[in-house]
Amino acid sequence: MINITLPDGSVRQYESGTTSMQIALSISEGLARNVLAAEVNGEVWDADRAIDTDATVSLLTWNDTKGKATFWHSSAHLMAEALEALYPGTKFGIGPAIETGFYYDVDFGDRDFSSDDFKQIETKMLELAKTKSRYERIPVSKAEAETYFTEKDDEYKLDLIKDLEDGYITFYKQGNFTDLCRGPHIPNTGFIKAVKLTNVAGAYWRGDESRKQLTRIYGVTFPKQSELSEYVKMIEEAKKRDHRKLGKELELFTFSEKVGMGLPMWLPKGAALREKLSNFLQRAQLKAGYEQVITPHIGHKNLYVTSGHYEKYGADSFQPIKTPQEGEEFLLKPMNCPHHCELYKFKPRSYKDLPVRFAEFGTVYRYEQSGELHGLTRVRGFTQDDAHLFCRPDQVKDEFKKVIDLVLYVFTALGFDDYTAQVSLRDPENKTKYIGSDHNWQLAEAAIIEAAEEKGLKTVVELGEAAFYGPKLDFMVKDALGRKWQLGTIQVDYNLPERFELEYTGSDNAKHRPVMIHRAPFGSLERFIAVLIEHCAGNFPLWLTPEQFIILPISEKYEEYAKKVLESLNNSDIRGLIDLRDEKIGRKIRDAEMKKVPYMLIIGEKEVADGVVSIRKHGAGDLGSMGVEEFRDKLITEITV
RNA sequence: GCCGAUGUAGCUCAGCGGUAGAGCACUUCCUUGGUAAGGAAGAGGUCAUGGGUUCAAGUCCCAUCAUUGGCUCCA
Repeated sequence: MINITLPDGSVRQYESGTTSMQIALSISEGLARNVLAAEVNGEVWDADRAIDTDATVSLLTWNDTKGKATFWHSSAHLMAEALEALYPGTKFGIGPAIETGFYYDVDFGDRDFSSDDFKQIETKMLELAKTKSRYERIPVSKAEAETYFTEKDDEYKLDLIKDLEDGYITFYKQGNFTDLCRGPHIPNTGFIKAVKLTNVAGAYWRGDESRKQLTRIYGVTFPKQSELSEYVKMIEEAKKRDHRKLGKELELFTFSEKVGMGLPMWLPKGAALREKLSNFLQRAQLKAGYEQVITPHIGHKNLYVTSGHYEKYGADSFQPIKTPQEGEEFLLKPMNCPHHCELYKFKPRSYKDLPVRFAEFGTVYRYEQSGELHGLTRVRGFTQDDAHLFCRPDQVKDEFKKVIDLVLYVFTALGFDDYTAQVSLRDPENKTKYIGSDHNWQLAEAAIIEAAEEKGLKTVVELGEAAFYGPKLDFMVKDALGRKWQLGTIQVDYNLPERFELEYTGSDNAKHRPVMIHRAPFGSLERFIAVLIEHCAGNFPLWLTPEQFIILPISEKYEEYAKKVLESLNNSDIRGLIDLRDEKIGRKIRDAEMKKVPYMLIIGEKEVADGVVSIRKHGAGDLGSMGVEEFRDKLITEITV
């Protein structure tokens, strides 16, 4: 007999060789019907794999992330089976589960493939799913594995096998399809009830540009048809909220081929929104002891040679511009920190002056590969809400915690309440990628980890994700549709102060080196606004909306009164317009609704007579009438929360 | 940068070998209308750019540019 510990802490006894499925059955039949796999001593196993020692077991269903991953990975095998049945001779690379769904990299040889073929594959997959074929785990020797795929002439699988250790290799077979696979898998294909292939793309074998490009087919599957419908609805909603579409419709920003790709231009309404956003942060920063600075858009090449960025990124950047006479080289600034270091050096600093906090909405330019540009989220020119904090080593952790507070304040004010913090550390295997001493790295990494811990942040640690000059803490927010975005960042840097030979005089009257913290709560205004647009579907918080109200006179007879109302409402905090077009009120309301204007003020005979305005709220309808003063107070209260 | 898709009026799109289409927006006129589209008329395009095939090219082929889905990259 063996002891099985379940997630609730209870221990049950089973015969050795019991499977997770049998354990599930012993609990309830309903549970057994939904079990996809099981986590056995921290490792995900097939539900029908025999357990022969004491173990901690948690049964995985569709509601567990790991259950979903198993489901999708098994779906990748099902797709492969369909592909092999439909297109004999297809060779297979890898087919993992991803955050939503799965993909399989395949080599069709000379065959053309496009999304037009999806329908056929989906149909075949569903047909194969109905056979309820078991996913059978078959341990094989390395030699057997090689023989099988040599016969199949699949060089990709052979390439994978090469790196595997004999004795730990398994095949999985369902129906007529056998694949090299570590597993685990769901019990049988019958669990897969709904299938949708989403897109095709090229992907290099093992992500290596010098190797052959395979066709990557993405798909997603569900245990219920209704879940697929929900998923499709979610995709449609995401399309509706796409910031590129809304940016155009709401006249926020635009791009021009003539100006250059990846260089966003802000239209009046977008500029107004952006202005409000930066003023908001600037106020918060002034309160937190930051000082605003301004630096030029270009910097001498030597500045970046000193900072180390030239060596690291020089070749992949916009190339230097030269002065015509002397041939001096200047670079468009790709970041603000070197400029700020020079500002720090303006005068000798005492330990009493620290921390010094320089903030700047600095526009920077980076050469991004053309294929990488995307709306406002990936551009070649953008404005960072940048600041650099120069502090004593003993202040680092405290400063770091203050920055965390500021970032969270910003997120909360803008309605992002679901976030996690990612601690990005050095890749311990590959230290040559980074600059700076081991000692400093250890100090910095410890400071970040402790600060995050003391602030009680929900964190994940990622090795190898650090910047080349220091570790960082990145904030990932989840938007209204549950999509994850990386926004704010805080980075500790012991390197630049070294390179720029920054100093302060300590209480011991000796020279010391300050530590630098880079931080940007928004990251970049462009990216942040893009995420904000999608998060709120273009319905911005009232205080950010470029046009907070619009006055809609019922006919031109009330134009004069409407103008008077506008005059008494417009001030530096509230802005609105009048719709004076020769249109009926229904039309004016419709257009204002489409433009997502928060408040519509309707003015007709009644309102003029009573000296009031009739209020209609976007998305909510008629609110009745009120005096102009009353409405103004209401707006002001609402924007100053 | 690499692979695939796309590029027709300000916007959304139809047309896919035989002399350019729709809806919305725009202009003018009529209408002065009470909570999500009042009516009529008009104007607007070297069909991304450059080559080629053809009696004839938005329509087929090639190249370039841009957009886009991925890959790789991201100070």
